[in-house]
Amino acid sequence: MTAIVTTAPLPVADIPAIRRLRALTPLDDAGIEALVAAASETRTVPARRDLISEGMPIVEPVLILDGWAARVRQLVDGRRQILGFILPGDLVGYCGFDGAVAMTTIVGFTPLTVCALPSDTLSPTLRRAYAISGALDEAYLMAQITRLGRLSAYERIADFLLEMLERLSTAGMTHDDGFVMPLTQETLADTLGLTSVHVNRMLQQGRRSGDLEVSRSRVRVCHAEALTRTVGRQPTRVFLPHQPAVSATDIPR
Amino acid sequence: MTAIVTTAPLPVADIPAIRRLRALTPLDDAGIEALVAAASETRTVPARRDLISEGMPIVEPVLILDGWAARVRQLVDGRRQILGFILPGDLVGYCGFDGAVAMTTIVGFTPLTVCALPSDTLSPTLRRAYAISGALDEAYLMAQITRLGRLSAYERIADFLLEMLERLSTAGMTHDDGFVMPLTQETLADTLGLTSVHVNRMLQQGRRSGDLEVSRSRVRVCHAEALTRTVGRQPTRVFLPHQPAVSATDIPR
DNA sequence: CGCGTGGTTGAATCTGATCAATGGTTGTGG
DNA sequence: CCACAACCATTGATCAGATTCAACCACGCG
Repeated sequence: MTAIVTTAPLPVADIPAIRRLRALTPLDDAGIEALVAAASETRTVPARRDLISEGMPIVEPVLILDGWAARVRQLVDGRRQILGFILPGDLVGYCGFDGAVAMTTIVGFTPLTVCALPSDTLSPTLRRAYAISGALDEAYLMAQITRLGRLSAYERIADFLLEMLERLSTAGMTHDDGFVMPLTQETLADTLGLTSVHVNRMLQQGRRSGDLEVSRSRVRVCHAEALTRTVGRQPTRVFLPHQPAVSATDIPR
Repeated sequence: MTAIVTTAPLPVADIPAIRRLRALTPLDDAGIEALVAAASETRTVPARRDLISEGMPIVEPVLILDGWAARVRQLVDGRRQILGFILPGDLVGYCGFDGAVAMTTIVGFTPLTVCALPSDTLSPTLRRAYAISGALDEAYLMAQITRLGRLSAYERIADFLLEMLERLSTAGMTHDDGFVMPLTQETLADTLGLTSVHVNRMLQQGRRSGDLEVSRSRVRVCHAEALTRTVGRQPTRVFLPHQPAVSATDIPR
C-alpha cells in the first residue's frame, strides 16, 4: 500500500492526499506544513463503517489519506444509489455554515485512513485548494448526472473509469493508465444505474474490444486517449488553464 | 408575471428571491437592505440566451429574481442533459476562488430577471444564506443522480415535480400545490433521462391516476403528501431542524 | 392561411432488467 | 492443510420498460 522507502521521514510527494492538493494549486510552506502535521495524526475507519451518516450533524471536516469511500443513498425499498466516490486527497464535511447536517451517508469500501482537515485560515493557498476541491466535487456530481441521464451502459462504464483514472492520477495513484479499484461489480452497478449482471457484460465487452483490462481489483484503460474520444468524454475543468483560452467549438443552436 | 400592486414601493415579501433567502435562514437588516437595493437594479436576459457559458471565466455572481433557467450539458453527438434548474432566489456564479470557469452553460427557458449578488461581507446572515443555498444546490444535484440512477420513469417525473413544488413554495411561487412550469416535454425529457414521447405517456398516467393536473404550462400535484410517500421521496434537508432529531429508521445491512 | 412548434398516439424494436444456475476465489476454522 | 461458507463473477433464457419511427393534431403567429 505505502511505499517501502523508510529512509527519510516520508517525503511529502509520497502522500497521495497532499500530492493531489498540490496538483490543484501551488501551496505555500504554511499550507504544506499544516498538511504534513495533520497527516501525522491519523485515524482509521474500518471498511463498511459509516464515516458520516445522513442527517447527522457534521462535526469535524476530515481529509482522506487512504482508501476508497462513497456517498451512498439508500431508498426505502432497498434500492441503492452511489452518488460519487471519495478518494485520497478529497475533503469530507468541509462546508461553510453552522448546524449543517450530512446530506448523504459516506461509507468506505476499504479501511479508511483520515486526518483532521487543517483550518483554511492557516494559508490562503490552502483555502484556495479547498475551494477548488469543492468545485471539483460539484463537477463530478454533474458528470455523474450526464452519465446516468444520457450515456449508454458501455459509455457509462468507460466514462466512469476514465474519470477515476483522471482523479487518481492527480494523486499519483496510477501506473500506466491502470489503478487499483476495490469495488465489486455490484457496487459499480449501483453507481452507474445498472445491474451487476449488465456491468459484467459491459466489462467483458470492454475486454473483448481491447479497451479494458480488468482483473480482481485492478483496472487498466488500454487506449485512454482513444477511448476518451470515442465516448465523447471531456476532461473536468474548473479553473482557467495556463494555456491560452480554448477555442469554443460549440455551435449555438 | 409581476404583481399589479403599485401602491407601495413593493413590499419585500413580494420579491420571491428575497422571500426564498429569508426562508433559508433569518436575515438581519443589513442583509435585507442589501438585497432590496440590489433587486432595484435589474438586468434582463432574453430566453434561450446563455446566462453563463461553459468554460468561460465567471465574472460576477448574480441572483435570479425571476424566470426559469437550467444548467445544461451538451454532448458532441447532440444529446443533451439538463443537470438542474435554477429558480428565483437561486445564486449563480457564487464560488470561492479566483480564475474559476463555469462548469456548465446556464440558459433561461423564460426571460430572466437578475441582479448583482450583494457581497457576502455585508452581513453574516447573508453569508449563511448563501452557504445554505450552495448546500441545497449540491443536494439537488444528488437528488437528480438518485432519480436518474434508480427511479422508474414515473417515479422520476413525480419526484421531480415534488422537488419543484418544494423549491418554488420556499419562494412563495406556488398556489394549492400548483405552479407554473415553463418547460416543454422535450425539456423535461432531457432532464429526466427519457424521451419526450415517454414523458408524455407518464404525464398521462399521472393524470389518469389522479396524481397530476398538467396543462399548457401549469402543473398541480394533487395529493402531494400521498405521492411523496408512494414514490419514497424524502424532502431536502441540509441543516438541523428546530424539532428534535428525526429517528433513523434505516436498518444497517 | 400556412408554417412551425409542441403534444398525442400506435406499432415495432431494443437495451438493459430479471430470474436462475454454475463456478471461482478468499478467508476462516477445525 | 483441508473443508466449508460467503461472496463475487459469469452465463443463458426470458421479460419489460423505454426508445424509435412515423404519423397526426392543435395551437399560436407572421
